[in-house]
Amino acid sequence: MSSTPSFASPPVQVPAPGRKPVIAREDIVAAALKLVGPHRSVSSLSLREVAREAGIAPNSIYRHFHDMDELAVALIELAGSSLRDIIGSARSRARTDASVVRSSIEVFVAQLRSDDRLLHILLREGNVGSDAFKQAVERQLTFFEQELTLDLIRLAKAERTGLYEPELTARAITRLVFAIGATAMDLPANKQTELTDQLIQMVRMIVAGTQTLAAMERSQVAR
Amino acid sequence: MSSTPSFASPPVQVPAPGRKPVIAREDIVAAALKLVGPHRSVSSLSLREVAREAGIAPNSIYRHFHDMDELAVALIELAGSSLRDIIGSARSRARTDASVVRSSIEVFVAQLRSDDRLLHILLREGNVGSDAFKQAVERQLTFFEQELTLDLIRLAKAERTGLYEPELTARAITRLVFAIGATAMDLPANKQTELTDQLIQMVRMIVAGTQTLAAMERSQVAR
DNA sequence: GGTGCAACTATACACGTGTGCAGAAATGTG
DNA sequence: CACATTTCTGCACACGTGTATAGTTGCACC
Repeated sequence: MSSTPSFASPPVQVPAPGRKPVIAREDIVAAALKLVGPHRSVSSLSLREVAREAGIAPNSIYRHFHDMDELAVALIELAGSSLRDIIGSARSRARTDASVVRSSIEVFVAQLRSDDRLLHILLREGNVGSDAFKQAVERQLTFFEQELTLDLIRLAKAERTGLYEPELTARAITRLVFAIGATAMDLPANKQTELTDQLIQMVRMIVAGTQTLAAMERSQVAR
Repeated sequence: MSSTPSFASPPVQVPAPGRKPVIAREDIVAAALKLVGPHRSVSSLSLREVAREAGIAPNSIYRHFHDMDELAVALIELAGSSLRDIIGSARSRARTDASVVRSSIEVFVAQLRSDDRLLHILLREGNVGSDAFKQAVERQLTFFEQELTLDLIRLAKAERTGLYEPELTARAITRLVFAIGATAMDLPANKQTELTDQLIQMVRMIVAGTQTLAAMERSQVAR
C-alpha cells in the first residue's frame, strides 16, 4: 500500500532480473492466519513463528513487510473486506425481504461459529496493539457502518418509517453486534440460536428506537 | 477472591510465625496498575517487569500470586468494583432526576478521560488473554448489567413506561457503552462532549426501543 | 540466646525474541 | 559461459522472559 499497489504487479510485468520469489505476500498472510485462534491474538504473533509456519527463514519476512505491524494491518484489512463481502451478499440476497436484520445476523453468527479466523480477528483485536493496528480495525468497522447507514436509509424509505440519526444508528448497531459477538466467540455451540435471537432483539430495539425518536421529533416540529 | 478474602486479614490477626511481609498483595497490584496504559495491556505484563516496578525480586511475586493470571484477575476485579462504585454513586445521586442516562454517561466519559487506568483495563481487555482473564471481565460486566437491570425496572415503574426485556436491554446498553467507550479512549480530549452526546443518543434509542416494543407487545396481547 | 519458619534475594539456566551480516541460490542479461 | 541482481538462508548476538535452586534476612516463640 505504499505507492501504486494494484497497477504495478500483474499487468506491467517488468523483465525483473534476479531470483524468483519463492513466497508471496499472501502466503505469509495465510500462514499468519493459521496461527491465530481463540487463544492467539494477531498482535502477539512473533516474526519467527510466522516464518516457521510459512516454511521460510525469519529474515525473509522483512522482504515483504517492513514491520510486524504491517502484517497485522494486512490481516485486519483482509478480514474486514472478506466479512463485508459475506454480510453484504447476505443483505442483498434478502433485499426485498423486510427481515434484513434477521438474515444478516444469522449469517454473522454462523460465520462466528465456523472456525473462520477472519471474523475473530476483527472482533477481538480492536482495542489492543499498536496505534496503526487499532486504526486499521477502526477503519474496517467504519466501512461497515457506512454500508449499514445506506441500508437503513433505503429501508426507512421503503417502509416509510422514520430514521432518527442514520449514522449514529448504524454505529450503534455495528458496535453492539460486534461487541456481543466478541464475547460469544468461545461460547458452546448449543447457545448459537439463543445468541442469534438475543442479538436480533437488541437490534430491533435500536431500530424501533430510531423510528420512535424520529416520530417524536417530527411531532415536536409540527407542534 | 479465592476463599474468604475480606475476613481473614485485618480482624483475626493470627499470631503468624515468620518474617513480616515487606510488601502486600495490594502493593503489587498497584505497581502493576502503574504499568498499564493506552499502549500496555494487562495480559502483556511480565512478572519481572511488575517485580521491578514494585521494587521486589521476581520470585517474590509468587508468594502472593500463584500465577500471572491471578494478578490480572485481581486487577480486573479491582477495576470492576471501583467503576461500579463510581457509576453507582452517580446514579443514586441523580435518583430523582429523570435523566439518569445523561448523568451516568457523563460520569463514565469523565472517568474515561481522566487517566485512571482502571476503566481502561475493563474496557480493552475483555477479548484477549487467557480464559480466566476473559471470564473475570465478563463477570464484572455482568455485575454492571444486573445493577442496570434493577435501575431500568425501577425507572419504568416510576415513569409508567413499558420495558420490553429488562435483562436484554441492560445488556445491550452496557455492552454498547463499553464498546464505544473503548474506541474513544485514545481520542483527543476535545471530542469528549461530542462523544458523550453520541452515547446519550444511542442509549436513548435503546430505551425508546424497549418502550415501544413493550407497547407493541401489549397492544398485540390486548388485541 | 537459640531454634523454626516464612518472606525475600541472588544466581543461573534454558528458551524465544528481533535483527544484523555474510553468503548461497536462482534468475535474468551480455 | 560469466556477470549482475535479487531473494532467501544460516549463523550469531544481545536481550527479556519464566522459573528452579540455594542462600539470606527478620520475626516469634521456647
